[in-house]
Amino acid sequence: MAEPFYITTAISYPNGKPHIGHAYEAIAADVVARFKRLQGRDVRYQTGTDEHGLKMAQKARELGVSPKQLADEMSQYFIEMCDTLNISYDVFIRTTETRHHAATQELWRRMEASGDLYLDRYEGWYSIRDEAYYDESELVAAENGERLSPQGTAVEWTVEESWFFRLGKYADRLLTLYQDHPDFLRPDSRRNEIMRFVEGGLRDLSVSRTSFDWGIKVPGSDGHVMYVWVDALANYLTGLGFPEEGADFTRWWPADLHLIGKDIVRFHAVYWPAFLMSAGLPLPRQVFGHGFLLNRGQKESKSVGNVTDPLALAGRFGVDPLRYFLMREVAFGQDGSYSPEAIVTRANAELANSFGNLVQRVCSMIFKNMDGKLRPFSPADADNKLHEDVRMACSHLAREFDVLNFSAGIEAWLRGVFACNQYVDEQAPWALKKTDPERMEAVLLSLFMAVRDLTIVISPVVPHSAAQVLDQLGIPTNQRTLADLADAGWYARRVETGTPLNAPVAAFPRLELPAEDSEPDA
RNA sequence: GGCGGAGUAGCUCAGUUGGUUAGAGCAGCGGAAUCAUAAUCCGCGUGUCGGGGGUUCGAGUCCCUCCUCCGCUACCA
Repeated sequence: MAEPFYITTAISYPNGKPHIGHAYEAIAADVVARFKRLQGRDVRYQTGTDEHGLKMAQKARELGVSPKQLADEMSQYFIEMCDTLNISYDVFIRTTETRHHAATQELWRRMEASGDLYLDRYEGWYSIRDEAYYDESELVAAENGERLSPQGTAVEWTVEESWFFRLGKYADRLLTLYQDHPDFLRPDSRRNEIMRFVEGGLRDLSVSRTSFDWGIKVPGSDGHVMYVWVDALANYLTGLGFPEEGADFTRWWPADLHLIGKDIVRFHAVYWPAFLMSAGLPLPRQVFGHGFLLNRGQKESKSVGNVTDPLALAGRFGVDPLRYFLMREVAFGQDGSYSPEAIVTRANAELANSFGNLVQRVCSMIFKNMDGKLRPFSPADADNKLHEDVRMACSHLAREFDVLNFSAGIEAWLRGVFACNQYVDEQAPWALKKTDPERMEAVLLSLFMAVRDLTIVISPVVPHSAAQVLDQLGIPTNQRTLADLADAGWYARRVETGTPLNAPVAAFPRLELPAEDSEPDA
C-alpha cells in the first residue's frame, strides 16, 4: 500500500470572506498534495474553518444572527473558494462539528491527566479585538491618553478565572525538538526566531475563558470555554477520527506537513507540539510558515481599500494562470507581491507563449503532416539530447517541489520547455518536410514525448490545463504519475493504441490585461 | 535595546566552503525563421555587488563600523 502523506492548511477564521492569503495557502497546499500523489503517495489533504471565539460571537450579534448561523453561512464561502480554485482537499473540517468538540475535549482530558492544567486567576489588560492579554509594558498611549494594545486596539483591565497550561515545563523538550529535527520548522529564519523565543523562557499559557461561551466547553468546569487556539489546533486530529484511534488515525497521524502563514508559526511550532507532548501523541513532521502576498507591494487592508477577492482574480485570469503565477512568482517562504500586470506578464510569457505555444505547434504539425498518427522511430543524437534535457528539468522540478521550493522547481521546468523550443528551431521540421520526411517525423515524435513529460510534471500546478493537454495527447488518466514518467515502455504502448491526435485546442490561451487595471490607482 | 534577515543590471532576483572577464528572467535594441496562441530562436549589459575601513596574492563572498528596510523579541515606564 502506498505511503501515506497527511497535509493540512491552517483553518480559516470565517468572520469575513476569503482573501488572497487564504487562496494562496490553499493553492500551495494543493500543489503539494497533487505532487505527492504524482509521486505515488496516498495523500490526505485537510482544510476547514475555525468558527469559535469572541470575534465570531460579536460579529453574529452585530448582524442579529446566532453564531452558528453566521458560521454556517461564512464557511460556505471558504468551501466555494476551494472548489473554484480546484483544491483537491479530502476533508473540510468545521470546528463547530460535534466530532470536533469530542476530539478537543479528549485532548484536554489527556493534558489534564498529565497534570499540565491548573486553575488560577488571570488578570491584566485584555483586548477584545485581539483576543489577547497584554502586559502593562506592551501598551501604548493613545493621543487622548487612553491605553491601547500594541496593535492599537482598546484594552480593559480584566480579571477572570482561567485554566493554565504548563507550557514552561516543555521549553527544554521543544528546544531539543528544534535542534534534533531541523525540518520540524521551516523556513530556517522562522526556526531561528522560534528557538530564540523559547530560549527566553516560556510562561504558562492561559487556555480557558469565562467571558463568553461561544467555544468548546472545558470538561468538568462549568462556565469555561477553551482558548481558541487549543480548539483550532485540535482540528488536525479531529479530521482523523480522534479520539478513536481507528484506521484513519493510525494511518495518517502524525501529520507530514502543516502549511501555515508566518503569523501563526508560534502557535504551531510551540503550543501545538507542547500540547501533543502533554497528551502523549506523536508530533507532526513539519510546520512550514509561508510569507504574505502583497498587493503591489502593499499589505491588503480594508482601510486602504485594496482587498482583493481571490475568486474575482481567478475569474478574470483563470484558475490555472493564477495558480501558476502564485507558485512561480514568489519564493515560497518569503513575502511576495502581485498585480494584474504581473499575473498577465508571467502567465503569457511562460505558460501561453513558451509552453502553450510549444504544445500547440507540436500537436498541430503532427496532426497536419502525419495525420495525427504516432509510430515507432529510432532517435538521433539530437533527440536523445533533448530527452536528456527534459528528464533533467523534470527531476530538478521534483527535487525542488520536495522541499516546497516551487518557484525554483518551475524555473527548472521552464529550462526544459526552452530546450524544446530551441530544438524545434534547430531541427526545423517544416524544412525537413521537403528534404527528409522520415526525419521530420522523428523530430515531431521526439517533441511529442518531451511535451508529455513536461505536462505531467507541471500538472500539480495547473491541473485543469495539464489534464486537457494530456487528454489531447491520448495519455490515459491512470498513466500520469512520476512512475509513468520513468517507464520506458509508455511510448510503445501509446503507439499501439493507434489513437491519432486531433487538431489541437489551445490549453493555455494568452491573457488580456483588463483596461481598468493599467493604472495602479484604478 | 537585543537577536536575526535583507540591501547585486531599469524591474524581480541567483550567486555553494573567498579564486579566472559578477549571472538569470522580464523589459529594451538588433537579427533569423515562418511549424505555432504575431508565438519561437539567436545576438547585445561602462552594474561604485548600500557607504567606509580591514584581513588576503585575491572578497559580492570573511572581520569591524556606519546607513536604510524588514521580522522576532525585550525593557524603560
